[in-house]
Amino acid sequence: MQHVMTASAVTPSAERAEFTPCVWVVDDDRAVLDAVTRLLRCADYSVRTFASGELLLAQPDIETADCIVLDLRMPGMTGLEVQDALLRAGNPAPVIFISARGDVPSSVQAMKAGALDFLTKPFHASELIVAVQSAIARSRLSSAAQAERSRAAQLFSLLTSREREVLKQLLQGKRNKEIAKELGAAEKTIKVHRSRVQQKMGVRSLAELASRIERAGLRECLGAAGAVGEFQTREDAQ
Amino acid sequence: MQHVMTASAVTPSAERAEFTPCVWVVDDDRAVLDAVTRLLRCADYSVRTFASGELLLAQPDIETADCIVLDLRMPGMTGLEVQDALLRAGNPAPVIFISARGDVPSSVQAMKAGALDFLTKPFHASELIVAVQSAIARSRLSSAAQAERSRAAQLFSLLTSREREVLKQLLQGKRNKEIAKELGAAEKTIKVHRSRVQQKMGVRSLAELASRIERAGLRECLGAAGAVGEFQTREDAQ
DNA sequence: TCGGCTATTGGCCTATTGGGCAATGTCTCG
DNA sequence: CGAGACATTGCCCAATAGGCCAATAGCCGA
Repeated sequence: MQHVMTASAVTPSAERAEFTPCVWVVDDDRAVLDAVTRLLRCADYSVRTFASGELLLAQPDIETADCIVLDLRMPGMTGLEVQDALLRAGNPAPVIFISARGDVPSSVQAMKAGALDFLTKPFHASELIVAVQSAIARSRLSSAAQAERSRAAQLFSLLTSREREVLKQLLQGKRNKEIAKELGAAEKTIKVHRSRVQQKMGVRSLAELASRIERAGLRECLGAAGAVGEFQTREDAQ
Repeated sequence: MQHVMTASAVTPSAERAEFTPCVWVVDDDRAVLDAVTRLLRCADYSVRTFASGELLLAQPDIETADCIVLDLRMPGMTGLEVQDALLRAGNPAPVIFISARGDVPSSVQAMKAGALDFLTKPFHASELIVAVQSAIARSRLSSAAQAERSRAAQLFSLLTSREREVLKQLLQGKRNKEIAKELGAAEKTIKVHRSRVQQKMGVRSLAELASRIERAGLRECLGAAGAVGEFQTREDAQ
């Protein structure tokens, strides 16, 4: 039983066509869930509640959560376990913990695992609002870069292993002629690969190419995986 | 029977000419200080102790600390205050807290401020060792990038404002001709600036240039610094 | 075995870059 | 005012990069 209540009560000011952030809240205590929901709705957030971590994780559209508020102690999965599951799933949503009797080790573990805040009940309404606000703000900031990284990795995956080799050398500032000698090929060949790389990556210049690769953190993929077709979009580790 | 502590057992193996990390420890309790020192020394770390945060911060060579272990509660500055002071000073050393009666809010604050760990006394020897070890390892990893960033920023600072404008456009993938039109100058002029930028930044190609700028996170400096300039409709000369 | 994809090259031609040399202007600091 | 740093341009030339068209080859799935 999950009391899903998509916000619509507190109508977000229609003046701004912006997206209303949706906060997903998990707590086994119905009273807390209701209180938190009321609180967040007043702050113009959309809210979805879950009585357990299992229920949260079972949602097919969990990727759409903009912020996840977890209770630390719950029957079944604990908040930390839920957080871990989210991490493993590569979910980028910021996590905030709330706990009645949280201990230092737990809070430290949560923070080390990337939680953005850890509130102890009872907390002031403003504390939660501020935490959610900053969490979403931060998330917003990184989401753009995130998307670009994703797109770049996507395009990068289309590159041939040979093309990656050429790309690697290009990023080292070598010119066609040098690369040709290095790879034992004709300069013309390198030119072609180079051209293809730029086409595939959707850039029109070497500078743009280097920028996108660096920004997407794909430089590492080139270092070792010259022939391997691997390109994990790895990131997020703070 | 005879516990002959062979010196070589605890002494850093002379075989590796590597640097012995130095951990700076702050605690008002002499006993704790001694215990921690013994512990870290056994793990082959160099150690320097301080009875208060003020004493630590007063050290002229504080930049050389590889890891800083702070007690949370101390007369005078608290550990959190010391951490804050370190942050303001731009000190990159990783910080680890140890505390006897730490509370959740404090530990959360410490972690949010960038602490790498927060141990509660009493803790197992291995806990501290592991914390220090991973802290230093992480620090090591970022130090290289850190240094490069520093050098790049150094070189970057030598660029003229005009050169930065050109650089900015270059990173957007534009060619000399386009930039010339954009800035209302002759292509030759752009060529010259471009050449100077490459010379000053110590790179021989556009790709290298873009790479260094991105890696050093200097892209942002351009976004604003360049825009701050004026539009100069170029009709002013006449 | 054929068609499609990738790798490689050559030839040819145009567009861009990269630099050298020289000359003007502007500005700021002694 | 003169020295030095910066910004600008022109002319000229060599080196590269970019592309188009065409051709040879190896591999793989239908």
